[in-house]
Amino acid sequence: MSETATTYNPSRYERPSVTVDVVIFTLRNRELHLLLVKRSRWPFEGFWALPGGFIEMHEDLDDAARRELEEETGVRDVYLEQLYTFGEPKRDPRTRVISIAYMALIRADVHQLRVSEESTDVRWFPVRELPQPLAFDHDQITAYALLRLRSKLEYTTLAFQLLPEVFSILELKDTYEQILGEQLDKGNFYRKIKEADVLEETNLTREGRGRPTRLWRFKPERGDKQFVFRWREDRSDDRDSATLLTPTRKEN
Amino acid sequence: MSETATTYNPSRYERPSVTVDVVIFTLRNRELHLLLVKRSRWPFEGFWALPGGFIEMHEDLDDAARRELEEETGVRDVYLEQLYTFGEPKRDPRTRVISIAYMALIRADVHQLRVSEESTDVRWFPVRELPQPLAFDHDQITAYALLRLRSKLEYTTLAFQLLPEVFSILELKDTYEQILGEQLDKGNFYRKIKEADVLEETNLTREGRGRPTRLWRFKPERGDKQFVFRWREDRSDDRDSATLLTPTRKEN
DNA sequence: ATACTTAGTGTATAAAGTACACTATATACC
DNA sequence: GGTATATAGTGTACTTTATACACTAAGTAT
Repeated sequence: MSETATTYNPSRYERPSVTVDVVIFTLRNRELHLLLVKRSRWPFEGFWALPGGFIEMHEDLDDAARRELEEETGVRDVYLEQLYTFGEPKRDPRTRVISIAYMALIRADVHQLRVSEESTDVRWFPVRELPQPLAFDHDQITAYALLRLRSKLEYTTLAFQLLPEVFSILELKDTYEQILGEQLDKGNFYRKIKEADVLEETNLTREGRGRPTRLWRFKPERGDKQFVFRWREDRSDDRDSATLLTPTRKEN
Repeated sequence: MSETATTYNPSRYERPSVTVDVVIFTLRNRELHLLLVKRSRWPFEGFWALPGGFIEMHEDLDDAARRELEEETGVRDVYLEQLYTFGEPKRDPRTRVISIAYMALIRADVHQLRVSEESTDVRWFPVRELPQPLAFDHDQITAYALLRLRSKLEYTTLAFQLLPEVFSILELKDTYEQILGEQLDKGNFYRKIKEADVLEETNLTREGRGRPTRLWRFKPERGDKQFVFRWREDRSDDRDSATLLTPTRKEN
């Protein structure tokens, strides 16, 4: 920041509260879910809301999101990404609250979640059946998170963050289908995922009726920064924006 | 936001300051520039910084960015987009300051800028020759803004926001080349831009030595939300994330 | 008339995306 | 052992998009 002409004097400024809200996604029996918390008091008493809370004074934004995530789910070390900052002056009727929205992806099968099935005030909801409306502007935030997740699925390896450590290629394909909401071709999917070279073979299988399912692991190299469905070399590993096609390229 | 278990009590919380910083891009003689302000006091006295300032208590985030933009340049009604929120606890040595970064695109030729050429403390810098380092974490913010601009150029009509109201197709191509940093093929560019159907003919020309230059105007329909270099129909008009290719699609 | 500049069109080739049929392999079950 | 069944692929033809580059067309200045 850089206030331009005014003298710096913190006490002159009435300050907004700053919070983080986290959209926590996971797969539960092959369907995408997100975590909501039931509000127990005004405002929006009885409404479902995203988990979130105030940023502490000496805490990084990402750390605040991680802390909220852990408080709510008991889970650490998951994929976390800042989405957008929502600051409409009247979004919270109590006072001015600016909220920095995050998205987290967790592997339901690996991290055992603290969220109990019976809890009535903290629950996983399938994204296709969210209670409506949510508290505050959380409908907007969840819609945005879903959009971002769908987009990034197509040019990053985000999908792996939702799967258990080992998985089959058809499970991966199924994950893509669930989130993108469309059917993918099996043969083409095999080719693409193999060509992308992001899978590491395991010697594990899962046996059942037919041919045993081969299980794979996500190649951990390059810090989860490999891309799957696009080959353009010059894509920058920015925080969120996608580099797409370059129009009518010609060598200089 | 939704603090989960704690009682809401604003006075309990020490609050960070919240500012907006704006990366203002424009084209000046065919080169991409951005606006910087020289700091006159501690911290980073004498360093160049992005224009920015505190968010007022009852002001929307976008409005704060717009206000800073207008204070610095005298320009209104330009393209404005939120980028990312930077909140590392020590980014400002004075106190905890969370900054919401914005990007603005302005047409140097249209809006007459208040920024005088002679001013020593407010200046346009070519993006390839920025002073280094900038104050605070502004190097990081400008790098991110450039990344976002380059990305979005390829799947949105953002480039038009940098051009004057009427322009030739070769000027448009030149803008793309400047920002993307690569040469594009003239013939293919003509075809693509025509096919995208985002240009409206004017009866204006600009005469010179050879055949007069035909001038065009950006089709204002659909609220600047048309896309140029990609044809996928299902791209959602979100705030920033890009929908790219869908892997191996098949009709359901 | 010629040079010069913008404004295009034509076309061959390469690369990527898509649909769909087909083969291969390892297990369970009878 | 044979058959059903599920995963795990391969083959291929076709379409769409991308790219390079040569070429034509048109209007103005000299």
